[in-house]
Amino acid sequence: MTADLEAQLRAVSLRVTRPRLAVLAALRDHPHIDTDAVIALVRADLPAVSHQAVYDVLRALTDAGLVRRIQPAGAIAHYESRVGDNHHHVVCRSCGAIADVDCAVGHAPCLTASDDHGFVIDEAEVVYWGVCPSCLTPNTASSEEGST
Amino acid sequence: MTADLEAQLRAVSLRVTRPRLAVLAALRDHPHIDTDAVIALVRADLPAVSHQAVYDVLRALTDAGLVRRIQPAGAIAHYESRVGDNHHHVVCRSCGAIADVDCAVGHAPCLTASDDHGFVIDEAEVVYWGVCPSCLTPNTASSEEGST
DNA sequence: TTACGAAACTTGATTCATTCCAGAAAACTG
DNA sequence: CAGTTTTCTGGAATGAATCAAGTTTCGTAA
Repeated sequence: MTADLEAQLRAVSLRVTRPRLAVLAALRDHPHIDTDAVIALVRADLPAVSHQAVYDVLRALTDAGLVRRIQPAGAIAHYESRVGDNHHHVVCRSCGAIADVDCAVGHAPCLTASDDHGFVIDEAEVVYWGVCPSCLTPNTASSEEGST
Repeated sequence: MTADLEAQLRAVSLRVTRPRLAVLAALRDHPHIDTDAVIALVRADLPAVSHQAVYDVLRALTDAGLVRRIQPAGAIAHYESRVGDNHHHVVCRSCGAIADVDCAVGHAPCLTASDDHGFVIDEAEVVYWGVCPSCLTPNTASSEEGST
């Protein structure tokens, strides 16, 4: 079960510890969760893990490229374990829910800035803002709108 | 000088107050500044303005659409008065500097998500990450920044 | 297998952007 | 110019995230 997670850690020369495996497992099972949720999930298995340990682990994993930090404007840090591909996110303005969105325009869309002001750009991050299905239908019948 | 700023406020039915005019003037003169910088600039003219007033003003102006809040991941809130057009930003990973970038692909680039998961999307925000010219040439410039 | 050095973790305090609160001041309306 | 509402002042509080010192655990080599 955690063998692959252990392999992930060893692949990037990180020590294999129980908190790290628990964090990776939590992120594998929950696509986009914030730090508090990670702490809660980790403590479901290892009650004695400190919040500082989770912060340290998340930073180590992010620096190693095993997880990605997502932080939409006005929100706290979220993390996901889907890395390596070029995908973006939709964020609900109402409840803050996050969902994955694949690149609309082939490989690296919008990565070519019209005027880069001399910046050396290495990443184009796209955040789609909107309202999620749950927030669209508070309690009324599910009326389908939109054509897509 | 502040006549146009006053007109901006009245156009959106906001009361015209000195703190608000000072905030608008600060944002007009400085394209992308954070809250602390706004407070400092406002107090250069009106030393008695409280930090809470600036927070309130920035929120009111943002809600009214007169200014836009920019908050790249890991940074504190920044504000700009260039609104109404669809432009994006380059952010320096080293010093946090922000510069404007016009839309690369015409009007509303990337606004069509490949799979919107049922979200009703109203905005596509693009953040280009890279390194600014000052941080690229450490010799010539003092690219020091104290932000967190 | 055991000992050792380095890293990872625990505990607790601290920082700092932002918000909350109650009272005083200022802006628009009639 | 008085009344009503909004806005601002001053101070305290919140909460995500970080810092620091000491202890434990991991990986390696004897």
